[in-house]
Amino acid sequence: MRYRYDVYEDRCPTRMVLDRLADKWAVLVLDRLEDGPVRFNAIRREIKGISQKVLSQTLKRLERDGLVTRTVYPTVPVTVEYALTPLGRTLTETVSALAHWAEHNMDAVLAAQATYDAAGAR
Amino acid sequence: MRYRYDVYEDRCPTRMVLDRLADKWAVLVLDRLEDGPVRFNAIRREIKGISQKVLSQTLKRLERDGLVTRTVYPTVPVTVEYALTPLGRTLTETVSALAHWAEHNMDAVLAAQATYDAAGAR
DNA sequence: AAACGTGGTTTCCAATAGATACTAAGGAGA
DNA sequence: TCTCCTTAGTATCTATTGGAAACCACGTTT
Repeated sequence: MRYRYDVYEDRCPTRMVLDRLADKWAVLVLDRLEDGPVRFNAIRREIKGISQKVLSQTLKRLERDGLVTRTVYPTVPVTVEYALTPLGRTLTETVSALAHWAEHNMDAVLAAQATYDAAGAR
Repeated sequence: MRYRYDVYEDRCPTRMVLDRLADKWAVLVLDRLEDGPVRFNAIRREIKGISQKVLSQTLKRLERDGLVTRTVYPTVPVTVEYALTPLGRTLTETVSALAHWAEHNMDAVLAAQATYDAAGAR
């Protein structure tokens, strides 16, 4: 089965999408939204170390790509809720697997790094 | 089920791993290696637009993390072959899904971007 | 002897990432 | 009333990175 698009091609629009998706923060944000709508500062508090600017940019891109919706409730203070779109939902399984692969295989990676560094330090 | 590691934590070593894995070039390289060992310049030619420096860096990191092996054959000119390790192989399904999601959903993403940009241009 | 193919490293500049500080608008506490 | 808290961001500045291009050694072909 062939598609009109090919990530191996330069200038293919899929490259832009891959660039956004293959991003540490985007992966964590999508993973966090898997269980339902979440507010801006809730995401910010739970994804430790993310800055406001980066979170804002990441969400804006995901919204533009149709993966996330942004809903503003005129409460006081204003409430802004982010949620996955159906399109975004088709991605969560993959993204979640990527985000948590590291948790499952961290020991193996650390061991490999130690071996590599020891060999390199000859 | 709980692990000692948590990608949501700052300073957790999994963050470093996620940072390497959630990278456009790393994803493409891992996807390319799925079918068996490939030589440096073969990867370079097939992943259009990747520079030698970036490919070299990406492979070095993947090797350090124990995902890829580097084998030098003393031919003339020298042949260097890269291949997935068993650990790397546990990742290919996920990475491949991510790399090709864009190909399958590109039209939906482009449509979402057009809508978003049209609304923003008010 | 000049050019080519191998698998890189080095150099340089522009673009980006991230830390920090700031904004507005309302509510709560002193 | 004055100050501080919250919300969801934006603005500014700097350090790091990404990527293009040039360079390298080695041996072979032309």
